[in-house]
Amino acid sequence: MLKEERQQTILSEVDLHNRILITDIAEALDVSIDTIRRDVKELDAEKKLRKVHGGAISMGFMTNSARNTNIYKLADKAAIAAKAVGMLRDGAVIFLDGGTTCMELARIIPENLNLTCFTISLPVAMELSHKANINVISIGGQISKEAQIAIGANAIHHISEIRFDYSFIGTGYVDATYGLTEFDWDIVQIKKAVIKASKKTVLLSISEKLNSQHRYKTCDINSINTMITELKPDDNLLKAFKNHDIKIL
Amino acid sequence: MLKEERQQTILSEVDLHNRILITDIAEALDVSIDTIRRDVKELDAEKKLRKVHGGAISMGFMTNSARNTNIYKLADKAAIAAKAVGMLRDGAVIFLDGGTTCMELARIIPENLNLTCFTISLPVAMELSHKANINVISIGGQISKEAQIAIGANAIHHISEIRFDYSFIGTGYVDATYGLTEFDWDIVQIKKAVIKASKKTVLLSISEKLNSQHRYKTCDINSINTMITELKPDDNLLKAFKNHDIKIL
DNA sequence: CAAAATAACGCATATATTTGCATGGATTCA
DNA sequence: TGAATCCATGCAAATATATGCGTTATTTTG
Repeated sequence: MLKEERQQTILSEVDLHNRILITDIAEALDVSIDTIRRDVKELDAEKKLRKVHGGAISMGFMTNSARNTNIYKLADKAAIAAKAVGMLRDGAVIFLDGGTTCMELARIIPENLNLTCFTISLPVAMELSHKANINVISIGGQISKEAQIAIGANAIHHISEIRFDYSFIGTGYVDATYGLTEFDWDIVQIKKAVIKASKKTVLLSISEKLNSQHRYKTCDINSINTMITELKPDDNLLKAFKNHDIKIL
Repeated sequence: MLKEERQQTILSEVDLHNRILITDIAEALDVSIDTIRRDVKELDAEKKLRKVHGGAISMGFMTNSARNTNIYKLADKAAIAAKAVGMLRDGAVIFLDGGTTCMELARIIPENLNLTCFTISLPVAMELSHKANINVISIGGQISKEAQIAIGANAIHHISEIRFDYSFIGTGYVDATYGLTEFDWDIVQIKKAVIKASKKTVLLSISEKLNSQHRYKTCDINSINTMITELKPDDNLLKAFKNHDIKIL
């Protein structure tokens, strides 16, 4: 049997069953395990599959279409995410909200960090699922079509049964006196539940959202323990928040 | 024997068998291995075949199974999805499994259909969330990194509290006598729960998976109410399944 | 037609690739 | 943590490849 032929067979098996065991294939093709190992290594280098301990898995499952390229103020959001990632410690149990800023945070969480991440966001869950050392738990529920997050009583109930070390949340609007507000009532309910379930709540928000408000209130500004914007902590825009007991990064 | 004549023979052999060994051809045509080697080199330069170590491989064979961008056997899976979508009725409460075939079904569900769709798959949930008239409910749980689906006790418990009109599931392996089997124990548990929670279970499987089996058993073939493959219902390959009480589409 | 030019072929030799095995280190799982 | 499994690496044997060269067709050309 030709090497090429063998590799094609391996690819077919991976495509068909999504995953294979090195030993299974070696036995099926009647060649040594080493050979299959080398084949899989090559195919992995060619990005035709992904080698994992003991076998290989299909790329098709891993390719995420969730990575949107045109995110508003991505640079600012990346700066916020960079600050936020510095708060993460091995072994922490955290919650990640939906939204592009949290998505950015999810994206840059280091591979080697051991975390348990809960999230209501489908894209965030997909992004995190690519990281080897992160235990991802999605909170189920009715899916909000706009935000692609789980909402509703079920999700809220679930959240109420957990205790997060840190929760990283976004908000639609934030104001020093009126607190965090939203356009959407369902989302407010979810965020209330998250804040209640968190030892520490971290708000991620670009400065553009500062001093804005809307109809439904999530919480007072005091309910937030840490606020992260893309600005330097001593920026004038943040002065109004300094009076409160909030750590500003 | 003319050079041209020889090369034609090589090409037809490659087309017929998808692959050849240099040594085989040399022996068959009774010329030196060097000559065949040179011939193959030329034909490779003309892109009439692909030279590999030890032999040559048909171009068709290559492009057929080594696509890295597309989903394996997408055409077949689309055919299956098309049959499955015909079973959907307004107002139904259904379950959609993970996997590329179910993903394909999710993709082609019509916009105007009113459905309540439960799913454990993050990509499927995201796909469905784009459809206006579909109420998407994700079942939460620990996320399996390979399959990007929720697994574990929590997900299973959730599923047990629902009653689906129809569940559309895939399987790793299926055999008329051994039933549905999987590579992964966790996934078997989820599927068992789904089948138990469904009034009718519909298996989506490309014919390539027929008559294959693996370590862990999901259910007997009788637990399936409807089986959909890309084949015509009267295909010979499906004969073994006709003895059972299964509707074949 | 015949000589020259060109191409094809096979052989020998040096180089490269593939493969299985052995060893020691890493990873996983109970 | 310890046993089992998996992985990386080096090595040697087998096999495949490239190349030069001499011999033998085949074609060209005067």
